[in-house]
Amino acid sequence: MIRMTEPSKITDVPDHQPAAGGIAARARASVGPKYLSGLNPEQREAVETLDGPVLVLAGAGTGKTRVLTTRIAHILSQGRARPAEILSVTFTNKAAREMKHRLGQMLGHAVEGMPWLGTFHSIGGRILRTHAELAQLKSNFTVLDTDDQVRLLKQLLQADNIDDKRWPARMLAGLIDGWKNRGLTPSQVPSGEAAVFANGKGGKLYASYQERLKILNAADFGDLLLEDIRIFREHPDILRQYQQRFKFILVDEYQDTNVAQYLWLRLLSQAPSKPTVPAVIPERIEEASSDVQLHVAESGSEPAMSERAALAAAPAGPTKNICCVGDDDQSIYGWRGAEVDNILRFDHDFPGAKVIRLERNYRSTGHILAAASHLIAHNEGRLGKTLRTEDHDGEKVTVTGSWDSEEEARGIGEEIEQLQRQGEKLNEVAILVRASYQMREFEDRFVTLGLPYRVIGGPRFYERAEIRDALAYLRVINSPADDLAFERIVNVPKRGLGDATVQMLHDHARKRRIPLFEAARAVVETDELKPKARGSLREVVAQFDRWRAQREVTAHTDLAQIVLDESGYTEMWQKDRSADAAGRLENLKELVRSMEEFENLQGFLEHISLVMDRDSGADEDAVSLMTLHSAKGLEFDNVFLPGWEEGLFPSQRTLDEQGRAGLEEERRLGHVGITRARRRAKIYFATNRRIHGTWSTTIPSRFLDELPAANVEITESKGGSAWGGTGGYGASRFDDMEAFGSTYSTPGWQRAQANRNRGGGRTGGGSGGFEEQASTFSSSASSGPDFGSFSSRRRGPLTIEGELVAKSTGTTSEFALSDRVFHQKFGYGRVTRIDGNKLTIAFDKAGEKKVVDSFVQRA
DNA sequence: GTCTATTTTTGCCTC
DNA sequence: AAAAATAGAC
Repeated sequence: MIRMTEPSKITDVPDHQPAAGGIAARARASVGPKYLSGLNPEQREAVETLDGPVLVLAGAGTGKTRVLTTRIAHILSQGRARPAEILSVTFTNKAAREMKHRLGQMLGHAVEGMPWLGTFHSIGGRILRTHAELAQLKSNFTVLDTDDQVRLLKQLLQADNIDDKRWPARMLAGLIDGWKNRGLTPSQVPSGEAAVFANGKGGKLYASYQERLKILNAADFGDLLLEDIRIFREHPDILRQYQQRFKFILVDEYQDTNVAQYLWLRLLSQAPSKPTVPAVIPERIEEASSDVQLHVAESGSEPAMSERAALAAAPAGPTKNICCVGDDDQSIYGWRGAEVDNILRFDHDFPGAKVIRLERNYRSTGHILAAASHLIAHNEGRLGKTLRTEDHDGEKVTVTGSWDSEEEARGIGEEIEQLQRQGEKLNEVAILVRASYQMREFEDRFVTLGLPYRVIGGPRFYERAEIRDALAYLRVINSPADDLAFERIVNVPKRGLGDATVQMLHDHARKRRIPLFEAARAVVETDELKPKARGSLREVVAQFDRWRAQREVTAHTDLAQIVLDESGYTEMWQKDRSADAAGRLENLKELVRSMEEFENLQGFLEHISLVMDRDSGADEDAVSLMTLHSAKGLEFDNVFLPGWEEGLFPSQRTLDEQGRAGLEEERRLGHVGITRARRRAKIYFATNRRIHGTWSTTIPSRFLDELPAANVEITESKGGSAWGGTGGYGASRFDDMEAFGSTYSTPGWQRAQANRNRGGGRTGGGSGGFEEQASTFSSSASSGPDFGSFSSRRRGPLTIEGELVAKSTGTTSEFALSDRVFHQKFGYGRVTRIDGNKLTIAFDKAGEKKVVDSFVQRA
């Protein structure tokens, strides 16, 4: 049965791609090219509706990427466009790579011919480089990351004599980022909003920040799109050029687009016939609100709406063939400017749009899908989809409570080991946390268990200090005007060029309006500096001159190696005795290696900040550990979801800042988490959690109450045996757990739980402190838990538990006084005291710590 | 003036 | 708990 949708006159051209050796019946069933076979009717419609705007609402696990890639294949094989005429944007490099990969498989050849498949930022950056002079930049401009951005703003604040205690540079960076996300240039920022920073100087600072960027020949992430938009508006001929080039536009994760991305897409998607594009002037009625908090809380999406209204009101030309794929239930980036409204109002923004829903889930079992659907049904602002599966019910989603976050980690560690014994691949196990600080406890646990794991997302490779330093050297070579890079490395390694010297260079540079590097060149010819500083500065300038000359004749990878060696940077880390020095040297090698993939230094630096991912050895069988945010788009057989507690998840900060909308976003995050699972989803909460070093009592997440009882099973924590062997450890705990279990479903059970601990709130870490002392002796050196409050709060058996745990490990140590030892985290040190199996060690770098002997080895 | 050791703040999620 | 700002030693 073929449902012919109206524009698909093309389906009956099977000879275009001869079905190689196909059985007649099979060829009949899948009329059309063979890549269409195996798609369900909705997917097929999404692939074949080529003309006009299309919105594909694709729930979790409904074959979204498949639709996108098949659509591209379809466009190409139908001869509707050449590869270079398709604009296809994603948010992450990972998604872009995945699409290229799958496309390559489908088309059977390399996809080099898809030059416009990439992230918003990389494509935006590419367009900006082509027209850099229209943004007062050179085409080799540097892309600044958040860190550079903040340092630059700090300098501006200083120049303006603004107290950066009261008005932190970070906050201004956030504001500017927000404005850029909403597509606002300095002159377009509503004056009321610009005034909230530093008593009205906010707008002016934004303007001078932009000026400064031009001088430094640099752009930040926001500029990559915002400057494009400005160029498109000011130069209709250039815009028309792109409009003509892109016959088809495809957008992945449309629910995550912000206003700037929306405007960018909107400009490009209009038919080229319209000669001019009306400029958008946002009309805003000022709310004279001086209260920052209030203002932020209120503003939400409102200004964005007026932007959109202005644009939508303008006589829009006929829109081209734009296809956006997304899921409003997976919109989780509101905090960085994403506008759910973009997807909610798609058919309004693109008149005549066809909306196609993909609701058939091919990933999860019945119970998992039901739990996720039931949870997300509590949200109000959604388009509404009903996911269905033909899979069997499978195992119920489990909810497990534990006493504290360490027990949670222990329990999960054991369950994973059990899964492993059952023959599950560790690659099919993932732990998804709300906040990255939750990862530590799991890492600690896995290190002791010897369970292989990998952290996904984590601190980005190029954000590591050693990588940024190395890049700074290369940036100064490539772009002598890059003051930020120069300042970063002028005294790294130490050359005796401290704050005073740098300050002097700044004065000189500002007076003569030249870059810092040129100022340095000039200053060494004067006698303004002391001989020592003057000498080493002269040496630095000479070195860079030499490297720049060498650049012409040396391969860029060799040059990088030479720079790192001659500058003394490699040597600096070789001399460093701290634990992670070796890793840093390894990272530097990796950096040089990765440069081989690029043609030259210029090309490398252009892409480094946009494309570089940390490559985690994916072939090795290991548990994946990541945040819920970075889990989007992935799937695993077994998913562990720890930390479902009020304040952590839903996050208190999101609630404070975004109120109801924030709660809904958190709920979507929960939905994303559960729907990552194919066969098992396991949720956890702890009663006590350590946040920033201090323990506090927590309340189970409200989301737990929103899960459907029929699909959820309450289980007991299995944590425990790790430290104390089998002896007397678990019993008291299980008492607690039974209480959890039996009262779970009754209303107000959280309150009961809270009362158990008297007052429940943030009454401090008395009991938890003891628990920490007992079980994580390894990491805590300072003592001082409040034993008094401990006993008044908890019943008897647990006191015993504490002793048992502490004593059960009391074997004699194999170490002797003044032994030289090495610790994974603290590096090298010397044993100063022995107490059973507990050692006191004076570390070379980390100071004196108490550590259990199994954590160290002989050096 | 520069480097190191103590003290203060401030933090979650990202291209 | 880590980073930044700050105070003292060379």
